[in-house]
Formats: sequence, C-alpha cells, structure tokens
Amino acid sequence: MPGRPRKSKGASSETARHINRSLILSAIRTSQPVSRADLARQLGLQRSTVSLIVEQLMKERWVLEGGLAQLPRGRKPRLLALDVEKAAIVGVNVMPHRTTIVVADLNSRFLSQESFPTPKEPDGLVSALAERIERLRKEQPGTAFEEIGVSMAGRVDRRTQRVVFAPNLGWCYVDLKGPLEQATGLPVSVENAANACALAEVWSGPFAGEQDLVAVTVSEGIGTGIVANGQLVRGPNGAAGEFGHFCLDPNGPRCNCGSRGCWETYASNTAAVRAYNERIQSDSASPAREGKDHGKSFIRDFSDLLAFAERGDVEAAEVLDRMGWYLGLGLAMLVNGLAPSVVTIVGEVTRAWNRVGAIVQNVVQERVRTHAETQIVPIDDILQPRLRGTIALVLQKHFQPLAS
Amino acid sequence: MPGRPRKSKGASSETARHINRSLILSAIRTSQPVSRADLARQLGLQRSTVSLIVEQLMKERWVLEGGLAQLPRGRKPRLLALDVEKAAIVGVNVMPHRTTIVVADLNSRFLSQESFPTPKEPDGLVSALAERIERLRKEQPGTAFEEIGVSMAGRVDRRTQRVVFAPNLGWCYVDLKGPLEQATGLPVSVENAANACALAEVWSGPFAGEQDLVAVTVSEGIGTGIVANGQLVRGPNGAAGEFGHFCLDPNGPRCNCGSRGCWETYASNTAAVRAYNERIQSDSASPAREGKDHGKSFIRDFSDLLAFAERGDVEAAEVLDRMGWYLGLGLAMLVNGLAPSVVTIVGEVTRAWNRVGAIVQNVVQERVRTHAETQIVPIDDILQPRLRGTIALVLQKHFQPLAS
DNA sequence: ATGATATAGTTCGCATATCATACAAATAAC
DNA sequence: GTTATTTGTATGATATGCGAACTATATCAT
Repeated sequence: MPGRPRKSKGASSETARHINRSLILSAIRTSQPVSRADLARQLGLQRSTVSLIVEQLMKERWVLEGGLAQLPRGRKPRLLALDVEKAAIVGVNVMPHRTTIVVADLNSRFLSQESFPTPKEPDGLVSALAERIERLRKEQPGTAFEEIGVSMAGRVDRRTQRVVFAPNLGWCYVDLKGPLEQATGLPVSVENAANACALAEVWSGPFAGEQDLVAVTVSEGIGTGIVANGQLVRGPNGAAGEFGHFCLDPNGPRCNCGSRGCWETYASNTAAVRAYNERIQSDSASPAREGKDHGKSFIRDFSDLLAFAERGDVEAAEVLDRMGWYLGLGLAMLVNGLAPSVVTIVGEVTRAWNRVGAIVQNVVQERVRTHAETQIVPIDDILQPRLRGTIALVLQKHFQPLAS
Repeated sequence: MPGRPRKSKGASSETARHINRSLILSAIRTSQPVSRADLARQLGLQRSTVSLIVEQLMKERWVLEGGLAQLPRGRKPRLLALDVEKAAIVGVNVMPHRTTIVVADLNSRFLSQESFPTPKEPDGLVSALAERIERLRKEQPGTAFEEIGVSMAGRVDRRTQRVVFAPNLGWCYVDLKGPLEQATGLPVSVENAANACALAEVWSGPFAGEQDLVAVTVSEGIGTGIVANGQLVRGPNGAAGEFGHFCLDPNGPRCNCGSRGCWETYASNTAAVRAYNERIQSDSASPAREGKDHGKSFIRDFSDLLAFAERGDVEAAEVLDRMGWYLGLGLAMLVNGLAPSVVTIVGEVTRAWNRVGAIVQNVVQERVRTHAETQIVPIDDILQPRLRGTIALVLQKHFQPLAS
C-alpha cells in the first residue's frame, strides 16, 4: 500500500482515487470472490474506473484474478480475490499468565498460533515477542510481515498507545509500542482487550459490518468495548469502556477501583468465586445441615465453579444463576443506553450459557424499555476474539483508512 | 446549496470539490471573519483553489466579503463571513405544556422567538405550527426559510423520523415530519430532546467542535444524548440514549418503564418532588416534633422545591442534596463508560447548582476510576439548548453533510 | 451452424478538479 | 521612491472519473 502522506484536511485531485481504491479493496474483501462488474454496480462506479484501479491493485499484489463465475447469459466474469500471499499480520494477546502470538493472512485466517508464559516485566515480554516474531518471519519467507497488533486487558492511551493501567499485570505507564517497534522494525498498534473483541466482531464473522455493537469481556473484571456508528468509542484519551465499574449498589462491596458495588463486583469471575467460597464458609459454619454435608471445599478459580455446577453442585449452580442475573442487569443498562444491534459476551461464563443464558435474556427483557432488537450472543472462546481483534485492528488501517 | 444527488458510494471527480466546498464553508463558519489565505493554510489547500470555491459560494450567496483585516506587513486580507441573510432556519421545541418556535440565522443566532400552549393532538400541533411559521415567513420577506428542526422528549425512529414513544405527551407512533412538511413545504427533521441538547453544544458555544460529549436532561425523567467520535450515537433505530433507565437498585421503586430502581426514579425532578412530599407526610405523621412544625405543605412541582430550599427549608435542601448525590452516581457511570470531555446538565436542578454542584462533583470524583478529565457543566437554561439543537440539526446537514 | 442477445472487460476522448507557478495588487517600513 | 511582504488571481500541467464505443465471450432460438 503506497503511503499517501497528506497532512492537509482538504481533498486533492487524487482524493477520489484514494477513496475509490479503499472502497474497492474493502468491497473485494467482503464480497470475494467478485467480478469487476459487480464491484462497479455495488459502488456506483463505472466499469472502466474499477478496471483501472483493480489493475493497479493487482500490480501491487493486493488482488488476484481467480476463476470464472457461472452466469446465465453473456461473457463469464473473471473473479477477483485478495492475494493472501501479499502480507501477513502478527497478532499478540497478553494475558496475565500467558501470551499468545498468531500470524494471520489478509482474510484474518490464522496461519500459525503459539503461546508462552507471560514474562513478569515488560522488557522481558518485548524481547520474547521480538525473538519469536523473528523466528516466525523466517519460517514464512514468502509473505512479508506488515504490522503487529497487540491486545491486553488495561487502559491504553489513545495517542501514545502506552498502557496506562493494567491492574492484572501490575503495569502502569508502560510503553510496549516503542520498544517492540524498535526490536522488530514493524509498526505496532496496542489496544484494550474489550475493544479488540468488539473490533473483531464488526470486522469479520457473522456480525461483520455491524454499525452498533458492544463486546463485554467477563473475566477477573468486566470490560466493555463499544462500536457506535461503525467506529470504536475510545474517548479522548482512550479512557472509555469502563462500564464494568458502573455502580449497581452505592453501598455494595468494595471494588478495586475504590468505588463500591461496581457491576464487576457482582458479575465477574472473581466475584462469583468469592460468592461461592463465602457461601460454603457460612454453610459449614451453620449447624443446621449435618447429614448432607459431604465436605464441600473452597474453590480456587472460576473453572472449578463451572465444573462443580456441571457436576450438579446446587450451591455452584445458584452462584452462577446469581452471576447471570447481575450480568443481565448490566447488559440491560448497556442496551438501554446504547441500543446496539449486537452484544457479544466473551468469557468463561459462556461455557455455562445453557444455564445462564436464559436468565440473562430474561433480565434484559424485563429491564429494557426501548424496543431495540438487540441480540445477546455468547462467544465460545475467550482467546480467539482478542486475537481476531488485533488482526482487525491492523487490517482496518489498510482497508478502511477513512474510519478510525 | 445545490443538491448533489449521488446515490453511489464511490467518489467521482466532483467529489473533491464537494468535500472542499464543505470544508471551506465549515471553516468560514467556525473561523469567521477569515481570509482566503487563512482558509488555505488551515485546510492545506492552495489559495487559488480556495479563491475559486469562495467565488462560487459568494455567487450562491452563502458567503459575504466584509472589511479588511490588520496585518503587520503586506496586502491586507479581505475577510469572509457567512451571509446571514442567505437563509433562516426554523427551530421548534415541543414540551408537554408549551411549544416554542424560533427563527435563527446561519450563525445559530435567534432572530425571533415565540411560544404557545401545546395542543393535545398532533394534528392541532401541526396546523398551529404551520400557521405560525407561515406568518413568520411573511414577516421576514428578505430571507428564505430553508428547513425546520423539531426537538421533543421521546424516542424518534431514525429512518422514518416518527415519534415512536413520547410518554409525557402520550404519543405513540406519531408522524410529525410528514404532515408538517406537507403543510409548510419545508423539509423537517425531528430529534430527541437530549440528542438536540448534545448536538447544540458540539455545534456552537464554548464546546463547539468537541468530539466526545454527553448531554443529560433532567426533568420529569432523565435523558441522555451522546456524541462520540464527533457523531451522535442514536443506535440503529434511534433507540439509544436511555441511560436514564439504568438500574441503580434492582429492588428500588417502580419506574414508568416497568423496571425498578432506574436512575430517574432517584434523580429526576418528579423523583425529588415525590421524595419531599413523602418526607413531609412521614414527618407530620410522626408525633416527635411539635413546636417546630409550622405547617409544611406538599409541593406540586420542582420549582416549589427549589423555592423552599432557597428559602432555607431544611427538608427541601436535603432532598436536593440527595438528588444531587444520585445524579452524580449516574454521571459517574457515564464518565466511566464513555469518558467524554464534557458532560452538560440541562434542567431546573442547575438553578440550585451552587448547592448541588459540589455534591455531584464529589460523587463523580469518588466513583470514577479512569483519570479522564471530564468537565461537568450545568447549563443555565432548559429551553435554549433544545432550540439551539434543532437549529444545529438542520445546519449540520448543510455544513457537514459528511458527518451524521 | 448461425445470428441475436446479453454480459464482461477495455479503450479513448472529454469534462472537471486541484496544484504549482507566475503575476498583479496592496501595504508597511526604510 | 524603493523594498519586502502578503493577498488574491490567472494559467498551464496533471490526475481523475465518466460515458460511449468497442472487443471478447457466452447462451439461446432458429
């Protein structure tokens, strides 16, 4: 992609070409395989214009000409598709315990995936990443690596892309972008995990192209990534998206953030684990039940809770139900306030969705005033959306330079 | 403004002109009086290009050439400004009891303002509006009336612009746009009141150009208008903006919306009035206090409450404090979630801001986790922002056809 | 077979846009 | 008066999309 460094706001005579180029490239991406004539119809351009631009795109190896399509009459159109050999994107997700690297092609398809324990210090992370990316690069000599996208739980400053605050990692004002760019020689974009999840969904998959979507990540805390009018809502400093800390009960339990009764003190994984353990404790302390007490033990993490519930543990199931109820309460707020077409839920809790899902739906239905038709969709995996988001983050810059 | 009906998404060779024309017109609006050379510098265009476009804008009577500016050296620039005689916009605000009409010029300055009791039925409203607008039109024969903007409390469908639900007026699925267009022959845009307030602030006044702003209207209920990335967040059907119904207490008092413990059941005017009256009732019922009871009476509306508090009534003041506290709680959520640069408060409660303001600020500061620097700004008037918003709604279409 | 019809993709002249440069106009300082 | 400086205008160069004409290719009726 030829960088066109126009600092000015005004439109030059080349602007039309620039716009149409982007539109055509985007349209090929979303509609591939597709003919020139179809593109022209879809975009309201002349076939001749499309031909010229496609020719250039092929010269730059963004686009390939594939087979012929079947048509009832007339000359068969020659189909165009993205040249996935053109370039590869590196996606990185940093979790407290594990960091994952993927390499993806222009169609957001993963070519490779690997992970390693997250180093404690940012320096260690950067050098480990650089080393592995260098190796991956050598393993795939055909395709050029274009750019790196990184997602992690925590606030990311919009301009500097520094990690302002990552509570789970214990990081403050850490610059990943700079050192990683220096070490790899590739441009780096850093984004909050919830934002990445939202971006992933509007970029590819069944909700691609959706203009209004909210992604809710439920793990240690609750994060929210918001897409409105087709754009990520980051706020002036990238501070937006902390709906996890909206107050459900002014006198509720203390939250890490210093406030009380935040949504995530009720509906996060940690909240559920704590609720279960507290319940076990009070149950075993109470003298009421004796015969039935077959020695229930404390749980260490949310997986335990899910396993217990699966196994038929009544207390675990009830804790999950309660979590679902609170989850729904917060979602109702988001639906009331933002009325997105889709809300995706990313987190381990979706593994119990056959139980929790109905509860969530009910609460939302009860509490939502608008007649907005919002789908609430559990996403099976917790890692994939984050990784897809990092890829989307980078690809968006190439395919939709106008947005974002 | 010459309508350029391009159905296509693609950019033609005239697109650059179209874009630059809009940019120049917008820049003149925001920077007037301004010279051609300044415009060129500001937009990164050539002076010759600006000259050509300005020439055309003057031919179309959008722009006027005014006096000369002072410069330390060189030829004095000839200053350009909008030709306020070019056109006038009609703004209408419909409140349950009173409807207001203003006529404004291209600079959003009001040329006239009048109001009348709101008719019970939509038909009556439309005919009353049409009649008065026709008269106003005759009174100002010089300027052409371009368009009408309407704001009202209630949900407005995004596509059809029908009033889907206006609880205070008791309207459901009412089409104002169609009949009013037919009666006046002018294009009509209908918008929710909170959205209008938000639009007003980012369009003109001290927060003009702000990219992330939230307007909160506090009256019978609570409405929220959200501007993110410079665009109004309406949601796919215009259903967004009902943050007034986020749940503060799942078991709280019943709300009109069918849910419980909504924000507006704590922090709206009606909530405060009810709280005061309930308090008076329980106080007078209690036998405890006798000597001091100088016959406190129930209040009818929020103005009474404000007056009582002003007069030193302790109970009224406490009710206001409580309202402010809850107001802050909701604002904290909005700031956490959206991190706007500015939150404006529109409502009678701002008249007691010297008391309530500090409380609000405190709660927000306590409860907001992000270090977002969000200003919370009380707006003195409740009618003006709505009216300014209707004007902004229309002008935006002319000056920034790209946005929205 | 053969011509009619329909569709895809290409070629080329034309209108329109900005840009870069040169130039005329206007003004203050020396 | 002369010079320096800035504004605004005029003109040719270049880039872009459009639209019509043209070629290539395929199906179908005869």
